[in-house]
Amino acid sequence: MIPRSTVARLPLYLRALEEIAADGVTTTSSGELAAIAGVGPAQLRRDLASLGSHGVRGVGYDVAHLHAQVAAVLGVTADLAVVIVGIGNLGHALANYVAGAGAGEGFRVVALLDTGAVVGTTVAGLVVEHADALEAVVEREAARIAVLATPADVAQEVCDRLVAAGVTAVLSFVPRVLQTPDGVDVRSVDLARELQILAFHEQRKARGAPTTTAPPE
Amino acid sequence: MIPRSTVARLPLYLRALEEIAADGVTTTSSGELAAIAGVGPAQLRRDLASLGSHGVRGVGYDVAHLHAQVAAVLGVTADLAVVIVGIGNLGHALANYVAGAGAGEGFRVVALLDTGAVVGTTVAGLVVEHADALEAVVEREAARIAVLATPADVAQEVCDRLVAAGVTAVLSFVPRVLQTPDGVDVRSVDLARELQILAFHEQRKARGAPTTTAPPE
DNA sequence: TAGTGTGAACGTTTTCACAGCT
DNA sequence: AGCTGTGAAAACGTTCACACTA
Repeated sequence: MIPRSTVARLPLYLRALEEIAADGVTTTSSGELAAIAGVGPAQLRRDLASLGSHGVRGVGYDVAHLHAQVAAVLGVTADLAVVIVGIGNLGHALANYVAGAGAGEGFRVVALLDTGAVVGTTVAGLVVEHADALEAVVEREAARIAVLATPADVAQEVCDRLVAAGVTAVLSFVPRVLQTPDGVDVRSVDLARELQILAFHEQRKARGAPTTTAPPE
Repeated sequence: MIPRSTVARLPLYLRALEEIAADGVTTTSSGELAAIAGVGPAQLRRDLASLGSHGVRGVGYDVAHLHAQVAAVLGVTADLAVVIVGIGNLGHALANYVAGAGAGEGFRVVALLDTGAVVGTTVAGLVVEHADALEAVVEREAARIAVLATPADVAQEVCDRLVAAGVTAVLSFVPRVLQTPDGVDVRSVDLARELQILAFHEQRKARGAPTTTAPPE
């Protein structure tokens, strides 16, 4: 019903709406919202129309109403329990970010897991537990969402255990393609991949630009 | 010439090839590579064909040759200078990751910048410099690529200064849409966005699954 | 026989352009 | 007059199926 690519943009609109609301604006237009979200106005209108939105022709969109609607569609109205596995520098940063307002209001970090010296210490207001208790923790918290920030060589194993314990959505920061059964969603954030994509475009600029455009001076 | 979506997958193939090479395998097939990279065999073949690859019919691809070719296309053969701005927990983690082998062999962290107490300390083998010297540092290192891990409220300003100093590619971890002139590539890693996308699918599973599929049991 | 390279079908996403509502 | 919602077109991406080659 709602296209994948639209879903991927809804968070941008949600944030744009929050930004606008913070300025005290109560009504906005596709043009204004699109500019903040970094997309085209026609695309924004189609996206919002696909979720049954009712803007007012000739006027625009009601900021508060639209925000509530987008939040409802995304399912970030109730707090979703999140377990974070791997509390190195990265996991530490992620824990603070999600526990703070960073990830929006829809998420609650309920447990941190690791196997190393950080076990027993307090991070982002939670005591780090030992990953041996992974299954118990996931079931205790009824967590469906896990963030994976472990070393690469144990990631698949940890992922398998998470899924077996009831996790159905994984956000992985590990540079490996994870194997999961149907019904489990995996999203992967991959620093190396992003840098390599940038490198490709850098190369094209360095090679192509001087021949297709006049070199600067 | 090479489609965007293909470029975005090349890093996956590069890593798959490294994984295979580590096992001592010298020849591989589209099926094997695709399985490791998590894509379909036909897609992999089309991707590789688009960059002028020459696999051998009936045999497959030469691992070492293909790796060199993909690396060359991505432009990760020479070391690219990377500046990281914002050395909090996240920036710290990113610095260690890129400085180690994490991001592959094509990148070299040449400077770390911040404004806080970390200035003067050593992180990932580099002394953190003050962001006041941003322009001087970018020019000194001839850096074209920057990683942005600052607080959100200064991100646009820092980005503007980076671009003015000569940076043409930015990898941002800040939850804001950055405004940049043409010719500057921005890639954005957005934790909140990823979690919200997962939340959407979780909601669909919770609502749709019981009615469309038989409930387990 | 095994496995690539690719024309052609298919599906998805984006963009245009304008009718229709306030 | 201004701005949304949307049919239709265009662009893009994926998948199929098979001819072709070692």
